[in-house]
Amino acid sequence: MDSLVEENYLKALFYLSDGHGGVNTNALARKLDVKMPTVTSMMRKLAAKGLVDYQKYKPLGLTITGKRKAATIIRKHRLTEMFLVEKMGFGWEEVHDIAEQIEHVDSPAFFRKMDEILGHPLFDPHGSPIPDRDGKIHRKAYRALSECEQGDRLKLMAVTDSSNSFLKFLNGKQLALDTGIDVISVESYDGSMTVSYDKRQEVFSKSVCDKLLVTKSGNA
Amino acid sequence: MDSLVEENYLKALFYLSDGHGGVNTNALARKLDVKMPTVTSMMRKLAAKGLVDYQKYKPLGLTITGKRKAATIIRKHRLTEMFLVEKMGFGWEEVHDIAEQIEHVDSPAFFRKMDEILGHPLFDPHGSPIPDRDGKIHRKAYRALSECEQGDRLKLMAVTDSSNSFLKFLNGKQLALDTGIDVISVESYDGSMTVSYDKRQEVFSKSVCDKLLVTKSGNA
DNA sequence: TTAATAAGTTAGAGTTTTCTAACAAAGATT
DNA sequence: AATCTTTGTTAGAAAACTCTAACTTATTAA
Repeated sequence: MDSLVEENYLKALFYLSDGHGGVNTNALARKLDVKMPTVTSMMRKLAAKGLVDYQKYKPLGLTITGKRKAATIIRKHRLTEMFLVEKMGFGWEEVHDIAEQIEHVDSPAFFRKMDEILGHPLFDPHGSPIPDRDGKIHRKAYRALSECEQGDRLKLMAVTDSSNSFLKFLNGKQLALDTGIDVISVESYDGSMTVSYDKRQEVFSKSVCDKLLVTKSGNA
Repeated sequence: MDSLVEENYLKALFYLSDGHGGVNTNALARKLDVKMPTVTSMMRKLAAKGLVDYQKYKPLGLTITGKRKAATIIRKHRLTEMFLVEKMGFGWEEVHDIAEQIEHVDSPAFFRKMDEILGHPLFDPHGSPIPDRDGKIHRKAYRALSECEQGDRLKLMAVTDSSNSFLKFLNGKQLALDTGIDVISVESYDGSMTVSYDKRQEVFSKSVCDKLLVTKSGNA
């Protein structure tokens, strides 16, 4: 059994090492809002448990076991978010903090039931993939809206920023997952884009477009 | 904010002082599976927070504030149990351990939503009353089956033992909450009772009948 | 009512997770 | 290459919760 604190370290390591291999002590400390020595001592502990690869002054990484454990926690988090939105009527901007707590519940039966009730979903309400029970993640190749061009017809699949403020911003713009988006024009000066969806037309800054992940759905 | 551990002390104190006023350090230690000195030091801490009345060598009790906090936790526990049974399809013998964890989730919105979805239930799946948001408990005057007489027509409203083994026993006997029960005869020698329900006839020992709470529903 | 037993407390220590202060290694800059 | 800065580590200590051992108060029983 791992403590709640240990679970949070695994999760943070998993997110930070997504794609690019090694993680800095520094980055991990910032992410978890603790000081560096705290991270170092926890790394030694998790290394002793066989969950983390740790060598002095080298970048940090999860072992296979650690990765599988982290994915399980993330699976529980994302299933919970999905359940809260789909079955309890929460808005997608409200569910993160609740899921952050429920993800630590120790009850395979509980999450198995959620999964069943939801019909074994592959993505959470923010469009992020839900790892399967073995910790495998089935990624889709999404692209950032900011990489798309005038005339592209797209569909919003995920966001890379699940902060409250960003999700509220999207809600304010009536922009939900699965919405079809057409790129009207791209301002080459600052990368901002004019797009239309649901009979609306909006201008999004580059920093917003970076955070919106889309798939192509044919050309105009 | 109280820690998870503190919450468990409040809850245990609440249960043990139900009705009869004061609680022993000893009983509380046994209930929480800790040693007596651990209880003493926690009592001093909770007293400093104004949640417990503590005087050396005197019986323990909750303050008004402590009682309200405890009731809130119990409310969250019982709402969760109800939700797991009614909305997720769990059996009532499976839900206690899960609720024991979810009761500590800090999110008024989450439990408000549960309450709404359940239609503001007054009793949990074991028949225990659910405190309202102010910590008030609306008790019903149930009687133990063992206090009833031959010919009584009753309805099972609650059980006083929510242990896994007892609930499994009841499941095995196909005896669920809200089941109508007729008392066929009472064995005066040992207090065991012959009862019928749902076209079944069963003999229950006195110790079982003590744990089944019923209301009258007219005479035979 | 005095001795024996049970219940409760104090003192001191261990574990987990965190911190600050001081030091060491790596990487960047001239 | 020598220095400066950033990054990472060690050492030692604090808070929360728990323990054991030793002591005190309360209760029971002779």
